[in-house]
Amino acid sequence: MTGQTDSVLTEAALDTALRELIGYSMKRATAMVTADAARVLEPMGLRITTFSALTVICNAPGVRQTELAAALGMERSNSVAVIDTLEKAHWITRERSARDRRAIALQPTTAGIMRQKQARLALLTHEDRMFAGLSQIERRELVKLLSRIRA
Amino acid sequence: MTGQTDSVLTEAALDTALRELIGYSMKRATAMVTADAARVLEPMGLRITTFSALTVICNAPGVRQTELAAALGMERSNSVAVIDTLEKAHWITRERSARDRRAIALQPTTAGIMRQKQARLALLTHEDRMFAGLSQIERRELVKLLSRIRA
DNA sequence: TGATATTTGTTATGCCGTATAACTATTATT
DNA sequence: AATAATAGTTATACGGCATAACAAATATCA
Repeated sequence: MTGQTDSVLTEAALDTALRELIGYSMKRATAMVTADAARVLEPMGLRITTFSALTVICNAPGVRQTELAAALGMERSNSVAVIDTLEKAHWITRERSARDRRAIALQPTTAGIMRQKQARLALLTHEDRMFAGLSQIERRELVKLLSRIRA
Repeated sequence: MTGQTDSVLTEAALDTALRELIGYSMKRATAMVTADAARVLEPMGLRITTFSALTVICNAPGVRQTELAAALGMERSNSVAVIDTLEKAHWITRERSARDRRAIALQPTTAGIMRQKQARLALLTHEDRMFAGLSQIERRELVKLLSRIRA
């Protein structure tokens, strides 16, 4: 006995009606990918947010917290805890800016740079597995289409 | 004075390095789209989750809570509050199944069906605005690419 | 048939991401 | 010099999501 036939539609993925909404497909697919990414990062002591922040800091040493938050599309206030985490792990340092003593310049440490490289490779490997069904061209096409969505 | 040149990379979107990760682009784009969808639904007393559940129930009347949760990729436990909300708004009813008294069949009310249709149209309209930069073919292409991502 | 396992809906709880308001120290404006 | 704006910070709250535990009902199988 397979059970469940209270419903009218005997089969056919129950969320078919939702699939006409692009946002729904995006959300489901993204949930899969990010959950996977989180799993990859976790053993390295990173979360998606902290990895993203670390990456920006490694690629733009001296960046300010406000710039960082804006780059990642997060609130300044929420970036504080993320940066705290990175600092406590000794992957970055906070340095008060000389010419604007309100601002703080974020600098990656050697350990931070190493950890970022390691995590980046792990993520690339994992994405390669996750997007194995898509060719390189299709992956680029996907990213390109996503980049053309505008609020 | 434009300010900020503590950083080395003078310009060039601070998150460029993250853009090599497809998941990052997916997450940012999805955040935009879902935030927008939430804004559309809010005046109708719906959130994305409740709208999704209502839609499934309207398209598969009699569906069980467990089936619903599975269809939406959420935990059974988390579906309870969502269904509570829909029930309190009188958009659905819970009916104990006769042949399995553990199970509950979810039925949409007339008001629920109307609200779903209204919300669906509002979302379609809004998606049309949000994906205006993509042709119909490109939108289908995007969804198709997303559907081919596998865990 | 009767003991045991499984399933359904449910409650409780906690974590993460996110949003807003308010505060301070500092800098910019006028 | 007075006022406004900005950078970082704290506190707080909400929504999404995950896990564990439980009662009631059903399924399994010795």
